[in-house]
Amino acid sequence: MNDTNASEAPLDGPLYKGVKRRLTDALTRGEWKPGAAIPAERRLSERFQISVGTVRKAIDELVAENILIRQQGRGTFVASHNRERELFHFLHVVPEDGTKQYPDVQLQSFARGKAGRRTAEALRIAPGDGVYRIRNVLRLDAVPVIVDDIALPAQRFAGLTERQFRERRSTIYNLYQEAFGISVVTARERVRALPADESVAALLGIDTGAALLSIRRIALTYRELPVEYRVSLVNTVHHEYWAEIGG
Amino acid sequence: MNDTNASEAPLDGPLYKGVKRRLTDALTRGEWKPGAAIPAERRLSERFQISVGTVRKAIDELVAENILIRQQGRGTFVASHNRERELFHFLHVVPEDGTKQYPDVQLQSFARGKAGRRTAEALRIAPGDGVYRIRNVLRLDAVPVIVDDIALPAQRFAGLTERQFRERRSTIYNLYQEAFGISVVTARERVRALPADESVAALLGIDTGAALLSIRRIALTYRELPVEYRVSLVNTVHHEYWAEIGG
DNA sequence: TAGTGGTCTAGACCACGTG
DNA sequence: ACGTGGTCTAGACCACTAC
Repeated sequence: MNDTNASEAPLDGPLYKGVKRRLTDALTRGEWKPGAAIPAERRLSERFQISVGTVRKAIDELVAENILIRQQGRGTFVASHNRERELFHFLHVVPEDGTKQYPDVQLQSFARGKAGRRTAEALRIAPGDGVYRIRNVLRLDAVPVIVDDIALPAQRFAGLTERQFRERRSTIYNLYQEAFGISVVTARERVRALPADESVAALLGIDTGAALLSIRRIALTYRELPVEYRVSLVNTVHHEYWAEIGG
Repeated sequence: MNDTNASEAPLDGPLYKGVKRRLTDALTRGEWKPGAAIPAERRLSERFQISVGTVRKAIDELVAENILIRQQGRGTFVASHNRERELFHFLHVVPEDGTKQYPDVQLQSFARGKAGRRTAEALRIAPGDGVYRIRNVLRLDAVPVIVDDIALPAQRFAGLTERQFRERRSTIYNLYQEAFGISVVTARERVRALPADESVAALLGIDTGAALLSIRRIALTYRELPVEYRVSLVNTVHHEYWAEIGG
């Protein structure tokens, strides 16, 4: 942690981009833990031998990307995955009346298997590479609304156990972060409508063939590295998926 | 255009927020047209009697909101709605293979009516207020994929004619901008899955009851003012809705 | 009181687009 | 050659948090 300005020199391009790079490098190495404060701007400017304004510009971008969080008078902190953040940042399925609830997650199955073509492509691994497959049912307001099928690359989640999943106390992304040092910072989603198959219909208590929302999510960590592939099937009779464009 | 620093003084809060306010005021008044350049940063700083850095900070935020566009060496421009921008900014339905196409829009119907409860709420007008109702069918790659039902508040779109809609040369949002000075800058969307009814199934060439994506969009201009309510029904057999979270 | 981020300044110099 | 936005500096002062 003392030697953040080690590593090679990214001489080209603006100075602040290099600073941003060094900061995300340090984050990737786990030098500063989620929830902890990074050094003060004045200290970083001394350490890097540059002006505070340049440090601020680098931090500005990381704040805009929801990787760091500024708090006036307190410091700048590494974003962490807690219930609050999940609710307002990564869970885009909401009741139609708008009142948000914490989901109740029930583990349905846990297995280790091999990546198929589609999963391999999403996770940028080779077909046949090891993956963990988890199925969860999410209840909102005590009603089962979402079935999540999650695929995780075994290489990055070495030693993951069903127990960890079943006994985790916070969110799933918090588990990735705490147990494997993997911080999800971005997600790309593709949404379509399709009819419910029998097994999902049973879990959600709806008719086979009813219209369901399918959300295919690729979750990424720093540097656009994919760490999770997730297919969510959502009963949208009383819930909706929301998105904001621009603004 | 010479007197941008007129109007009342928003003394509280940071200076740059006041500058941002004065800039969006000028945009709302139509002082600078879409596609045109706003005055250079140095000129604005002289006009407002503040430093360039503060002007830049105000412009920074407007650029982040896709309201202004900076181009090094050329100037700073008011964002305009053209085909390119629609494609990469407001049209979130894409073929599953990822290759984007310009949609071919066919006007199905145009009428003037009164706002129902739902439309009135979305547009923040009173139930019973006048609205224009437009139905379009969008073809992607010559195949009908989307049915759009658009509601526009008659008060803001006074004198809108079917002819304008039928003969417009660029995008629909470009029409709002050119003919009514209304710039859509944000959209909030709610997505769900539902079965196709007969009339839509016929337009899209699918079976009644097939699973469709329903996108309810409220489009907003500067200052969060709603200007369009749109319900899109999408056949997602070969197309998807995409969204990005964070990053 | 001490330390943090937030705002604002005044200026130098660079990179880019245009004529 | 000129005007534009982009980067970087060095410093002052304010607003907020914590002790």
